[in-house]
Amino acid sequence: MQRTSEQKRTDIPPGTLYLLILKTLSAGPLHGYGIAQHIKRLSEEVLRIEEGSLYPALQRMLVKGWVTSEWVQAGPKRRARVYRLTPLGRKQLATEVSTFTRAMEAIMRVIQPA
Amino acid sequence: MQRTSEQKRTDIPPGTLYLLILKTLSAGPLHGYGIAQHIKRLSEEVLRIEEGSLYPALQRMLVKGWVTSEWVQAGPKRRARVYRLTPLGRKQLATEVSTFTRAMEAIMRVIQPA
DNA sequence: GTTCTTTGCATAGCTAAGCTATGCATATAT
DNA sequence: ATATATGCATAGCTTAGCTATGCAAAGAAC
Repeated sequence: MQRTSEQKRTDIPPGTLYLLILKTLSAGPLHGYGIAQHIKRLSEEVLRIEEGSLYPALQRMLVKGWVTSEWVQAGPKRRARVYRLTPLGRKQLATEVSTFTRAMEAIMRVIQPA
Repeated sequence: MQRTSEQKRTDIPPGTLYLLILKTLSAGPLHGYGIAQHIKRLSEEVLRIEEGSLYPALQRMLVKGWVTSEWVQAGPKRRARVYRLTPLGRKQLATEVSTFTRAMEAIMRVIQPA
């Protein structure tokens, strides 16, 4: 499947996926699909998380203890896996926000010298 | 060698290395060591490029045609490899700046919803 | 004058992480 | 009926940054 790019699109910048997911979950528990939709909507369609990125990332986050998950019914015959931020995940979010901000400011100093 | 982190330090965010190097070279030709110093200085010591990241990246940039290089004398018995931006590299810089800016704005919308 | 730090280049091997492609299944709209 | 949206998941690929290591000249410190 070629990246058609008939429309300009930005995949998520490497290293920011955890940050985006953690921030999304900080507003309340959500399932995978909902997380992707939320990020797409808030970013005004700029950031699109591929499923092949999202689900493995959520697995890793479970292992790291940043989130927990439980299956819920999403219809008579549908299940959805809802993820919930743990206290450790909330701490991680704070760290990632601060690291991200610091790094972005540094990059701006390089690419836009005063 | 452990990352001692007695002092907070931010390694470069993945995906931004080309951008940083291209921007640095846009001010004029420079050798590898000088590129790293320039980025460290402008970022106020926040961004530190490891040699194991820098030199391979420069090799890839040569292959991509974004830079050319030539050996110069840097002392009676010293050589330094100076890199120079090509027109293609300049185009790439513009692309990377715009992609980066667009993505960062999108991320800010997610992590700081209005 | 020897040792430490800085300047300078480079590679091998590891690992993290995102992507493409694929598969499965239900629900809704056309 | 069939296409689109909702929903989860994995295998395999590739990129790219990092650690560790090696070499070597120049300057500073003692």
